[in-house]
Amino acid sequence: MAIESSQLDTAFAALSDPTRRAILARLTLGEATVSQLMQPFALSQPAISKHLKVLEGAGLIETDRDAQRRPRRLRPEAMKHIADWLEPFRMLWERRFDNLDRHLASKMQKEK
Amino acid sequence: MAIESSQLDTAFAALSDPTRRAILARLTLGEATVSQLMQPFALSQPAISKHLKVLEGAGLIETDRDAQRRPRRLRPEAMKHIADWLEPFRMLWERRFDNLDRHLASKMQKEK
DNA sequence: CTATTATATTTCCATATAGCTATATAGCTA
DNA sequence: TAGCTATATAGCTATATGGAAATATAATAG
Repeated sequence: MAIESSQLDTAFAALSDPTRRAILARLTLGEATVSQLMQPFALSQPAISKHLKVLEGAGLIETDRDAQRRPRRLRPEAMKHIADWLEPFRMLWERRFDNLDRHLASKMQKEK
Repeated sequence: MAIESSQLDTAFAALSDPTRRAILARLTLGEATVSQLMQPFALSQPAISKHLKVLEGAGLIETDRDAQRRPRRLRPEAMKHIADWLEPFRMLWERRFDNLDRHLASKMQKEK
């Protein structure tokens, strides 16, 4: 285990659960309360609250306040942080030429 | 827990570990053997092999074969899959206007 | 003040994961 | 063949995680 758990660790971990990804997708439509976020799932309310806590711990959402409701909203900057980490890999999947080059290079290597 | 563990589940889970992210970063430079991949880490060889298994299970890398060596290489398509999932969120972090709009909208809402 | 609504926290259980050490397997090389 | 190198697998431990049920807290309504 790493000494320090970076923001990326917790963010990626948070995204590894389909319920949490669905919650984030729902929040792209705007703020939503816990009750609203629960609705699509066959999960208990505490389970949803736990997921929300994970998402908030990862910095992916934040909590608002409206009477006894605690609406959540996205923090897109955190998503950007993740996208930024992926950026160096982009050229590897976008450039057909590079893939071809690598293929040919390894072929040549095998043929000594 | 979800019934089916999607490719995204395992991919995000794989990315949640800093050792594995470092391994992927190393692999952007090209194929590397287990011994080479171990080198930067204070981890046992089995620990690295386990990480590689996780990465391969997530479809993020694949294994080649060279005598008794088992060089790993990236599968950038899997990374693209992840980037694709992030895409719908991009406008939320890129467009200042949208953020401003949301801010104003929630302000107006509070003022009934 | 009491009841109701919305959400959070606690406790418990089952499973997953990261790490280690020890051992096994695969492929060379002499 | 024996021995070396590279890697994988097994077995174990400690910790983390997802879920449920029960309970607690917060805020509003009457």
